[in-house]
Amino acid sequence: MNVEESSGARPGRLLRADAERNRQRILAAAAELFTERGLEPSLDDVARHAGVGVGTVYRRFPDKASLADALFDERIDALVALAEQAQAEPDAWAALVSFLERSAEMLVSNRGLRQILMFAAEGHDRGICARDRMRPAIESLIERAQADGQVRADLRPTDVPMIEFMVAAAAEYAWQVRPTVWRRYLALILDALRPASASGRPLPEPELSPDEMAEVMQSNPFSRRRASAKATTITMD
Amino acid sequence: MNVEESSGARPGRLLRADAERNRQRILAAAAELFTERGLEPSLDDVARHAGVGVGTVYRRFPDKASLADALFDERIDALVALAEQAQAEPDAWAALVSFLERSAEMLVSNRGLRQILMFAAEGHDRGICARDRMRPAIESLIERAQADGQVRADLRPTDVPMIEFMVAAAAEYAWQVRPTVWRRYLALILDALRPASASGRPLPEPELSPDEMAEVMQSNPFSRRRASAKATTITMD
DNA sequence: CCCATCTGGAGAACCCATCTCCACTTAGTG
DNA sequence: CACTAAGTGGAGATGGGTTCTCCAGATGGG
Repeated sequence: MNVEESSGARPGRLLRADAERNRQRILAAAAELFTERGLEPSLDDVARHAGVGVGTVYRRFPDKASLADALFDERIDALVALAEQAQAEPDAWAALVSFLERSAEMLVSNRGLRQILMFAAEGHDRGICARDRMRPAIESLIERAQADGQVRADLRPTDVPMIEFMVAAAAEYAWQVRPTVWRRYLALILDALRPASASGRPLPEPELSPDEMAEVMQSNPFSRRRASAKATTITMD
Repeated sequence: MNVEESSGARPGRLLRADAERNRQRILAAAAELFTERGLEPSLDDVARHAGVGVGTVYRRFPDKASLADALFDERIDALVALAEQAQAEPDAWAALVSFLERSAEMLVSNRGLRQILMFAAEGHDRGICARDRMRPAIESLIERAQADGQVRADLRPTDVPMIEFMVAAAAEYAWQVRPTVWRRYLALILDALRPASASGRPLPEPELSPDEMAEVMQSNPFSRRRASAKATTITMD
């Protein structure tokens, strides 16, 4: 019978042709807005940009998070794939550099993706999952480069997301004036990773543990206001 | 006679004793809030925290900017002084490190100061002025260190604020979990500044010019919404 | 003792995002 | 073609926030 559910994610695809068309228009509009301006645009903005009514957006996506999830899952997969592909690189240093450059490129050119990966949403924690998925690959990239003596011994896996965070922050800061200066600062930091750069003293302050890294993300939510465990208000219309 | 004006800045100090006392309470409360949480707290928050009525705050300070100005002028002077004092250091490298460490320390422990220095307010551009004042000192710190062969040749003056920005961003990000990790990343970047770190290729992307740096600050205003050239609505009460 | 000065804080005016609702349109089936 | 379930738009209710005004009443200081 009428089992269209309406639970956030994938309906049953038994959508009427025009409805499905509108769904695609909404996704396309949201992709554009979220990529350029981060998760800040309201669903009303998305509706206007898609040329549909607000109601249509809310009927299809209960909240911004489910829209963002639908949009960024594929991008996150691509990012995780990047870490794994980099391992194939024969040279250990080149592998690490390749990963850092390409992932920074992705984060920098997509503000929404950056926010999802660096900050945790209220309940949904896409970012933390993504980090978990990338961790093994990143660990092995670092270990190999260190074993080969190509990277300073005190570099730790959680330094990678922190470096990405700093570079992405610089990129966002200078974006309007010079969308590419971030490469200068990524290059600078890459230089710092080589063994020759390590000054006498080891780095002060121990690195963040993976758990601490997750905490950091959670302590920086982007869902603005009140939590209100309303969870999944199943509006069976 | 009654020339108390009420123009944002310094009244004529002909304030009644209790009024002056309240003014101080407001400044103290604002200092606390702005230091901890940046310029985000509303003037109502300040009033509550100071234990006075909102009206009292608005009578004394027409808007948040004038309150912030009154508060941070002294901190900004201290920061500029830091750059100048660092020059006294005999060793050129130690001088640069001293400045970067101490200024980062200041920015990191004071979110309001950071916002004023990194982002330009609507009309008020305290941050840009401050940068201008520091520029000569920073230029000479870098030139001297480069002349002594203690710093890589491709480091440029505008890299300094950008580095401070990145470190401060990292500090703010991880603040709740580990208020001191930023030292790890500042140390990393400092290592990158040494001549030994410079890899074969020079840094990609030219640095930002001082004018571009000012533009960057202006393109990142913190005054939330509408501009509306209301300028200085002189409410002569 | 008196009044100019100053106060508190309720509330008006505003802005913004979220989400609902229902009269209307439309797809697509029989 | 006609008919009905599915889908639509968008005005407006709701709720949350900030800014700023206003004035009856308190107060200090001459």
